[in-house]
Amino acid sequence: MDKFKKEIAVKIAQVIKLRPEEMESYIERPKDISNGDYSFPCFRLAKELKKAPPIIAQEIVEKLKDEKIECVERIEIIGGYINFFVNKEELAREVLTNFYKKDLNGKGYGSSDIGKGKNIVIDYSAPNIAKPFHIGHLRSTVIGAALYNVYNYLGYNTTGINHIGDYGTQFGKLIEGYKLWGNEYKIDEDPIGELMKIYIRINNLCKEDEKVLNNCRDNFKKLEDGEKYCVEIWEKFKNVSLKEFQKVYNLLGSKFDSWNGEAFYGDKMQEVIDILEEKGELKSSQGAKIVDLEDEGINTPCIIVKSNGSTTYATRDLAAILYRMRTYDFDKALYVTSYEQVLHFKQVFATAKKLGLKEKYIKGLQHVSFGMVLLPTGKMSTREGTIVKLEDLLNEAIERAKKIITQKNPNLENKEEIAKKVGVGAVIFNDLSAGRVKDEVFDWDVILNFQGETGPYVQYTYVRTQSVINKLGKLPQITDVNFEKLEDRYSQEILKILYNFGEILEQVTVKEEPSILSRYLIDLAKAYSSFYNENKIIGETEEIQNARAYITYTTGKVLKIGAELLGMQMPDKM
RNA sequence: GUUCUUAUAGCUCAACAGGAUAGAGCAACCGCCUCCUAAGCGGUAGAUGGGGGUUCAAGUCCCUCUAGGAACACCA
Repeated sequence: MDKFKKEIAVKIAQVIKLRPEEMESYIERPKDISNGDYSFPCFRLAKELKKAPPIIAQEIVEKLKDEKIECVERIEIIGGYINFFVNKEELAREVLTNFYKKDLNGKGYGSSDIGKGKNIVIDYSAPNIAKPFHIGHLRSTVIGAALYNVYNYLGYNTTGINHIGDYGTQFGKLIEGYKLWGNEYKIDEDPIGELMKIYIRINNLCKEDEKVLNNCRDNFKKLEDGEKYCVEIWEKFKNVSLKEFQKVYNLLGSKFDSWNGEAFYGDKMQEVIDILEEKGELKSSQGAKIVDLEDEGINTPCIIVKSNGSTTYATRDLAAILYRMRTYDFDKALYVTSYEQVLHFKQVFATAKKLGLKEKYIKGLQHVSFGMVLLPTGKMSTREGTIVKLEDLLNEAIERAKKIITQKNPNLENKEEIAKKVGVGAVIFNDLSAGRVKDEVFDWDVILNFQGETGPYVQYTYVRTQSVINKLGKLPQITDVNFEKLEDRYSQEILKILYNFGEILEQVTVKEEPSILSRYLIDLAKAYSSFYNENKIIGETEEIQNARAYITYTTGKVLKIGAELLGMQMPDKM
């Protein structure tokens, strides 16, 4: 991937007789650019060679004099480090011609085929039916989508599944509430809102009265058994909910390849039970059927069948694993949910092992967990009614974006459309800009901030690149670029960042961490903004103008590609 | 109670799977629009929770303490 690093590694490896691959892992990129582009710390060789690191460095550099490294223009020794400076013109040539080739055949800079022949299944978003789509669902939706896009871009065959929460005791509760008070609520007018009220009310009743709770559980059992009354209500609730969710997905631009939710596995769970039974893994305990996982280091058993005969979330997830294995032959199956569910997935994966799945599938199961969205007052709860609806957040974001546009650029056409891209972009980017594990305290002013390291900043920088190209009136040609004109520090900074794009995308998949890409885009936007500020692009000599215009074009393209991989849309003006 | 997780500047986050002088944004203060969009650029000030250990080298690994968050059998 990193051509320069490889070149350096090969040469050093020759000199000190080490495997080039091993060498490559020792070479690092200094934080401080004054220490070069690549560096080899000699400390680790000290013990083996019984010499001081600076002396080793000295000797290696001595030997390297005979082995010219093409891309390196200068080598420096500082302490035990050997620092390599890549030829500036060479960097510009490498990045821009590479970009040009990909751009020309429409593949997109940074794309690759390393994922060719590999199947990735990503389970994300998965809201619960009959409950509002609130800001807690945003992270799963947005992280899942970003991973989906990046995997796809790297050549993986990717399937996105919205494993809708449309089954379980929660439905038994809703059915019970509907039975008791259905006619008191105007469900047709505001389905989700009214159903939520019913849900809150029935939950309170359940807390007081164990009998009601048991009725609810029985309702779910009846639903599983296909009793007509329950099934009809279930379908009705499901339909109104999906319609409501779709509004949010339209705003976010979310798409899924499969909408097979929990209910889809209603008739596929018996097989799970049978296999476990057959393998002697199923035990009776307190009237329920469980799988003991002590031997896997998990001291909470996995409940497969509840004491009233109905199934659990885990049973459905196990059935889903079998189904996805057969349907998609997955190399990786990712579950994007909050970390509240770590134990659940540990149990499910451990139980899947006991189902006797092939190693490949077991290894592919992976829980991609993320921190929770908390309100300043604490955890959100549908039951308590303390939630912020995602639709409200997005609409507020769009409103604020529109206000700013009216203020800064009153003559802009399509204000609505651009406000939508900017507002929604801000929300998406905000959610993807911190590492997954971090909890997030919801704050309107933070999410809807459009300044500094934000989505709109990335968009704004892109808009500037487009503005330059527009003013220029024509796209620069790579053949007109004199790479020597890009040796200044601002251009070099951009080029270095552009050079890393492919590796960054790979890192996103290795760590299942979209924030790596968000931060990258910020870095790129910053580097370009400085460049833009310090340099004139149009009106310099033709040679300089061409070179700077081309780097502008490239930067714009990469910003757009990256932002779209994150699920944002890029306006051309704002 | 057990297990997991987090702790970096006033606030929100970085630090390439141990490397060199810990980087940004917000907030504060100071500068920059006769010039390709100032949603911008430049500058000043400010930080690794406490204590041990491993290592040539620790924000990063190990132990421990403290403080938050989470999960812990019929919710999903």
